[in-house]
Amino acid sequence: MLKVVTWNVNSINVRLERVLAFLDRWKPDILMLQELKCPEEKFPFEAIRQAGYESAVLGQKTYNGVAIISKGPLEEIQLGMDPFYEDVAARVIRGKMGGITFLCCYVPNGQEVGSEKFQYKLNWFQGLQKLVESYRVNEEPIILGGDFNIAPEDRDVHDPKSWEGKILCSKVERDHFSNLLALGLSDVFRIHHEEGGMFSWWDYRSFGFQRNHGLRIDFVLASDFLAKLCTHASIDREERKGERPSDHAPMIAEFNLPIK
DNA sequence: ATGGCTAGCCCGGCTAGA
Repeated sequence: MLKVVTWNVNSINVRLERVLAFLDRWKPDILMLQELKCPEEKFPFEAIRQAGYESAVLGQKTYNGVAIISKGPLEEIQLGMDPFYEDVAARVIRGKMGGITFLCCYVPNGQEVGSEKFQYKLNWFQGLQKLVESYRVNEEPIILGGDFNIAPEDRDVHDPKSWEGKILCSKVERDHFSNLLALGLSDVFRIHHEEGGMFSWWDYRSFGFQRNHGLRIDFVLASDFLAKLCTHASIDREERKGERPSDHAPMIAEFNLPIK
């Protein structure tokens, strides 16, 4: 059984105790993290090692930052999307384990449709698409996890009317996302859940979580043939409760595969 | 139309997130 998780922790140092407790509770093989908000030299490698995990980290001061936490050593670690997109921000890290490629990404937010940051988001996403195209997705197992900052369908949005055409929900962003899936990837959560109201992010403000004012923007995407082996997919809402939660909850996926 | 919370930065009010 292969268990893979993606989680935007919104600061690894604030969330460290939660991450360690999560590793103990779920015992994932792979945990992809986004928004570390710390440079590599301040990443808590040792605490995570003592929990029995290795860390591959692309850090950045203040903003962004991604990591892949793994039970076994990750091989062929690569930072960023070069040569498909040259980004000053720390948003992509990838590596292999047991013959499977794991790609962890933190897609830019985009701020507002039509803004400069929105254009950056679209350009960045096309770079991601080119990176994915460089793999033989339909023949080799690839698992892409992360915060995509796109709610692909209205059922992924708590109030589709008020979000219509807005950032994270605009047609052009949704088209980009479906183009990515069309390369041969499946959103494994939707294999196991058809209903709306299932979110991975809730606004900190105005009791967003208590009112379930959320969006589903965090995904585990897998090669279609691999997705057929997905036996479980869920969002751990418990992690959005209690003292000082991230505004995102972890997304968990299990595959009926031996892991070396 | 705006702010609402949270985190980081370097110490009070910004930027950024989504």
